[in-house]
Amino acid sequence: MTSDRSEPGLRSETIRRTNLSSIVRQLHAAGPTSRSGLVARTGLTRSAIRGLIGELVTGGLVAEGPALSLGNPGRPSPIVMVRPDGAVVLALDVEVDSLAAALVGLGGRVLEQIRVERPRGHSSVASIVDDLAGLAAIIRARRVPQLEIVGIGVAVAGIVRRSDGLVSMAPNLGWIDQPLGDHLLRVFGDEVPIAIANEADLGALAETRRGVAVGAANVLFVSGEVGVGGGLIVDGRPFSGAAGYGGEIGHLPINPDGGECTCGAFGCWETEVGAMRLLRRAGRSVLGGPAEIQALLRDADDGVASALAALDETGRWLGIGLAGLVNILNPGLVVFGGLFQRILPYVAGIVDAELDRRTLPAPRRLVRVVAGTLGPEAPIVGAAELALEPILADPARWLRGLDNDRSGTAEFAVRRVVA
Amino acid sequence: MTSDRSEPGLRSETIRRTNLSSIVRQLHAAGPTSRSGLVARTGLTRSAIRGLIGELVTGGLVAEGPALSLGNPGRPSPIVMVRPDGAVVLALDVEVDSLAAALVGLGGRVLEQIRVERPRGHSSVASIVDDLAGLAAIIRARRVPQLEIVGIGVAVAGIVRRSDGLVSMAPNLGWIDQPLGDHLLRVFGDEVPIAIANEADLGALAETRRGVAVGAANVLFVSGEVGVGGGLIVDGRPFSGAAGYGGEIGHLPINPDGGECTCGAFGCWETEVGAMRLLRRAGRSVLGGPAEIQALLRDADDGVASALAALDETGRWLGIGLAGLVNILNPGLVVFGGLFQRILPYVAGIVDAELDRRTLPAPRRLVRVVAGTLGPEAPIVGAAELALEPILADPARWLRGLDNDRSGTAEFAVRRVVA
DNA sequence: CGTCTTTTGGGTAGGAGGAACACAAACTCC
DNA sequence: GGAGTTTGTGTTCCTCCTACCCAAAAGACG
Repeated sequence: MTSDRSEPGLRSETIRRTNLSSIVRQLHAAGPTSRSGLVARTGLTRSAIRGLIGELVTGGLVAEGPALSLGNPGRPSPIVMVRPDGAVVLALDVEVDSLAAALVGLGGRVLEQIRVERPRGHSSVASIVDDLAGLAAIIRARRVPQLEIVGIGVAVAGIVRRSDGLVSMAPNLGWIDQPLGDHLLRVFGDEVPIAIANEADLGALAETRRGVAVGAANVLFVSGEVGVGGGLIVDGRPFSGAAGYGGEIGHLPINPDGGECTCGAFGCWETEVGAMRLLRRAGRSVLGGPAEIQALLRDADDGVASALAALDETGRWLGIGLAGLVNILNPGLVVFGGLFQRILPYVAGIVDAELDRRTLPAPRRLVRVVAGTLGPEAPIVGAAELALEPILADPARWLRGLDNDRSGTAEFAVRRVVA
Repeated sequence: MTSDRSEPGLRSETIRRTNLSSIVRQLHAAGPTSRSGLVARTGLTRSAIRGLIGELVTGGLVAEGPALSLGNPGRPSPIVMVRPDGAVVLALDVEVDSLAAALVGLGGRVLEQIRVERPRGHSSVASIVDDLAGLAAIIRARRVPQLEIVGIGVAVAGIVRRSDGLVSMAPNLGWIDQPLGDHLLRVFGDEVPIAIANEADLGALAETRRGVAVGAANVLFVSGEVGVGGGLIVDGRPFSGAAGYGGEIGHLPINPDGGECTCGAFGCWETEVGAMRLLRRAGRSVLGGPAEIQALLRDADDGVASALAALDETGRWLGIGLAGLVNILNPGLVVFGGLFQRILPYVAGIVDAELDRRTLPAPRRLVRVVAGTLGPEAPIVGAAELALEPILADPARWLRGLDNDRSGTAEFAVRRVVA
């Protein structure tokens, strides 16, 4: 339709959209901020801030609280905060062992949440999407009057195409080339944008916005469970490659003589550091799931040699692969999620030692390895952040009582109308 | 000084800066464009474009040519082009085997160029910078009257800190923690911004702006010589990690049983695919340099078994490592530079085969592997692009006859004044 | 060859939006 | 309680793009 614009020109309205977005982003990320704080943050004048805040308050996205004095001289500045019910999104999470749904408001407040265990194994996309719809209905019913949902974000333990939510591969769900996006459209309709992404990519986003990595610009999130996923934040923004397939660090070839991977190749990193290999190294049932891991860590606490040796070996391979990733990506922070988060205390020493040995000095000095703070909720928190992204990017569209045109919110959205 | 602004607010002037930048970027990247073409590209109105072009013409950055009619009905639109002498930068290149300097104008026109062989081996930073100054003087003297230089870009075969041009490590130059930026400031002064980056990062930029990868948004440039460097373009922008150390793909751990690398670790990718290993595999002198490689390729053309086998084995390892990188980074295009560019015809088959076997299906379908087109000049072309970046980002500062404040062009610049 | 249609440049009026400035309000400090 | 400081309020001004009208320059057509 429109000739592709290499460099979109800016018009006068763009500037207001951007400034509204700056304010809402700030409030969303850092919580309530005084009006004068916003002036300092944005560099705009008090007059401009006043006008912008006024528009947001009128539209119901933010609220102004009383001015509280901090003991400084000068007139106190009123506190501005987002209204959690100003914009509410539905976050969904498809994990290997569980399904979850949550209602999350602007500012990151979790209003309602539900998680159910799921038998490990293969289920059809249709049945899982129906289960998700059931969970969504349950949490929506808890709120009367019902909240209007302005977006849906979905985390899934598989490789997802950004443009339409096709799940190219999800070995632990048994999916290959399954149109998750289409099924979600069928069940949830196309009234609001639906965004789907890989759980590790969303875990990275979550830890950067709400977890240990707040404030860090370049973050590598390494999430281990049955498979190993990775998410990368570059200059504060999620990196996902040309089609959304980026971050599949589990399939880094690290041991050409290694065992076969679920992806069909040999010697992938995840064959060395995945949960199953850890359990096998410790002489435990590889199908035990989280409970078996728990038992292994208890053994380690008790000093059982086989458990400690298994953790050591896994930690060594973790360090080797991580060294390569640090050399390539030069992150300021590496965040361990999932299984890796739980075993970090047991393997931190050996991981550091391998990093010392194998990472180039310059990136080595810069990087820190820490455990995530969001635990198993990281993906769904990230899914909520993803769903909120359109509101953060252009708050004016979500102001109430204005003639809002919400079409074209497609940046993160599954296609809404087939053209 | 200024409180750090998380989200900089936009003012009215920002929009003009951005629009001027859009136009100059378009003309720089795509060459002469009709005025109406710019209207289509940017989405701005004819009136706005007229005003912007007028300002750029007055300032001497661009020129308007005669309107040429293409056989379409309607009034012909004048052609707008950058003036190569409108803004000239000095590009420098410190390679293992050579030093080079070039004067490059806006639009990418190389006005003058010189390259001299350099004995492989270790030289002090001071002497190399003095040599560069000599080359710069030679090419500057070729132009009378002398062109004013508005920026300096430097490509170096080592790991560079973006903030100040400290070369953390350059094994093939024998440098460790050498303050290249300081020496350049000593010789070239601090009148114009100096930007320093790794040769492979700049090769990636060059191939994306001027080579095979024009138009591609996500590009992985893989450059092999003695060492192996990588450069990544994400959404059209160079990716360089938290401190500029990103892209060191040569030090991906790939073979646990591999040999020792110049970085001190074992089994790095570059120990398997570097020039020396290739020569050793073919039974040739590892210190022969480019000539020896040339002889090896001639042998391969003649069907010499040892040469073909050496190329095959190198190609196999190339494919293995590349598979991991494709899984992690999901590029749309992989560009081979340097040695790899020359051997690609000999190893394309086996590289593809390894990619087929080891890359996940989704990213595999998306990626193409091609040879670069800029050859050994890629790094210096990238250095020029880097030096031109401040002009592209804010052309208004470089308009002549206006009260321009060029301070604060520090995004890519070595620190100019110690605060 | 003149007229019509199409596309584009030129010029002016208008609108959107932030900056600058003056003033008032609210707080601390002495 | 007055001085000093910080911040909200309101008005005016400046910047920059859009909208619109007209003229110019090309092809199309009789």
